[in-house]
Amino acid sequence: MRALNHPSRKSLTLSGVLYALSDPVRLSIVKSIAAHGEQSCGTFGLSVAKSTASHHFRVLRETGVIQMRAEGTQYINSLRREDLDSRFPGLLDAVLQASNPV
Amino acid sequence: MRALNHPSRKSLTLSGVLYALSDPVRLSIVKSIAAHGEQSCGTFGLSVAKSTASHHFRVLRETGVIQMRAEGTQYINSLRREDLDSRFPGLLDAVLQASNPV
DNA sequence: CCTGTTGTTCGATGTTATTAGAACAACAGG
DNA sequence: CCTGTTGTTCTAATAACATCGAACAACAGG
Repeated sequence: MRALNHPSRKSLTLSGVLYALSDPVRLSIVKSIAAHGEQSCGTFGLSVAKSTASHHFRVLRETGVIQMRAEGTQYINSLRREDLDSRFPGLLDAVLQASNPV
Repeated sequence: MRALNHPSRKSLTLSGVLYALSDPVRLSIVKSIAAHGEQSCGTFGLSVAKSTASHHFRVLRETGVIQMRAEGTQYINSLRREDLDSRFPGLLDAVLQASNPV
């Protein structure tokens, strides 16, 4: 439970990010963080099992969309805005603007 | 070979478009059209079988990313720029800018 | 310690994607 | 007509994904 692999900014791929964002559950996670700021995994009200949610958080983390840090018994999730904007300027904003409000 | 289903502008979905663009083969098709204008299917130099290429063109068409029209024995592919820009402003440009040059 | 909270990992399952070969369809040009 | 070009459709095999339940791990607080 300790090893959180975050890819470096350089190793982010466009295909990977697009793939991560193409899932509705993951997109809703990203939208929620963008709207409400960083949150722990349990606060998203996802209608999937814990293990499924964990899988989606992992995909978002391993593709470089989000960052997770441990805090007590929970994990705080935040967007990697600077990294995403640096590698793919305008992409995150376009996706957030295109998606319906949370 | 005659029925080409193109979704209406309204029925384009963000998840669908992101999914379509998340595949490297399909992304290369989109990049090529964006760079060189409309092209027939055979001009992309794709390193996949004909049937595989046809599959990818279909995904791009059915998610609303490209438009295909018959012309003689071949199909001419073009981007649905206006529709994409209307529904997801800035998204296509961000994707094209983020990807490496063709 | 013991218990509850939080989230991960493992194993399994069902669905969807990707890929390719073979056969087919539409058309153009001798 | 016959042939070659272009691309689709069908069928099938492999790979990848999403999903869940159960078990586990880390931690906080009695």
